Amino acid sequence: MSPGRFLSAVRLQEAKRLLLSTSLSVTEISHKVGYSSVGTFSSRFKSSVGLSPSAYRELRGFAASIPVDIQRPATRSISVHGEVFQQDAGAGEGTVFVGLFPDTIPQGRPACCTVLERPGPFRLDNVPEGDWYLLAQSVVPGEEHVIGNAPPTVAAHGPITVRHGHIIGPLRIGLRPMRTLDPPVLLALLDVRRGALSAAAS
DNA sequence: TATCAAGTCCTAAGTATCCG
DNA sequence: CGGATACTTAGGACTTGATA
Repeated sequence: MSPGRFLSAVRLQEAKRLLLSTSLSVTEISHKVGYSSVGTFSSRFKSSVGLSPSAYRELRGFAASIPVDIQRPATRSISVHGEVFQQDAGAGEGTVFVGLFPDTIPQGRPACCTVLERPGPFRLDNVPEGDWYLLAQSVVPGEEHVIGNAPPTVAAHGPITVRHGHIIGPLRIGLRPMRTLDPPVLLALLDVRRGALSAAAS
């Protein structure tokens, strides 16, 4: 990814931290992370995280749902399947978010996504045609709320070229701890995992 | 009703990236 | 390397909602 996009992601990640750990106003935070226009900050934050800054703070970083990109027509016959596994012994055993994104950074609206209770097999159906990055994120159970202490484990694969009439896979992607130069995970994901698990249990 | 914080939309300008 | 294109950001105008 370009330096500019990486820097933008780091600034929004810092804004997320400040929103949850301080009582600074959105305007103050937008200035602290380097934006001189709160309008730009707000629009950039919402398009990347999925929630506006104030909503993110109000919900404590939890999103009730992840809107998928409905601009792209889904193709019923196309599926992407495979397995998410732990690459490192210390990698997360928690719930796993798996999504297809147009870029190497998990932000904005995924083309489609699913939630796994733990690393294991996955399947994404009705995948739109296009070139996608398969990205996965896992957080250690019980540490979802901890800001900064529990960096998520991540996995990436791609780009994957999806064309009509093809079933993509099996793909194996390994979870490993985030590195310093990995792009930060900007989507507000955590409540989606909890919601998906409670729905599966009921 | 006035004020303020926050959000949305738009345009312009600067910057990055792509490609021949 | 340079032009074309896409992206990013700034900033203004306006709207919305909360509160005094």
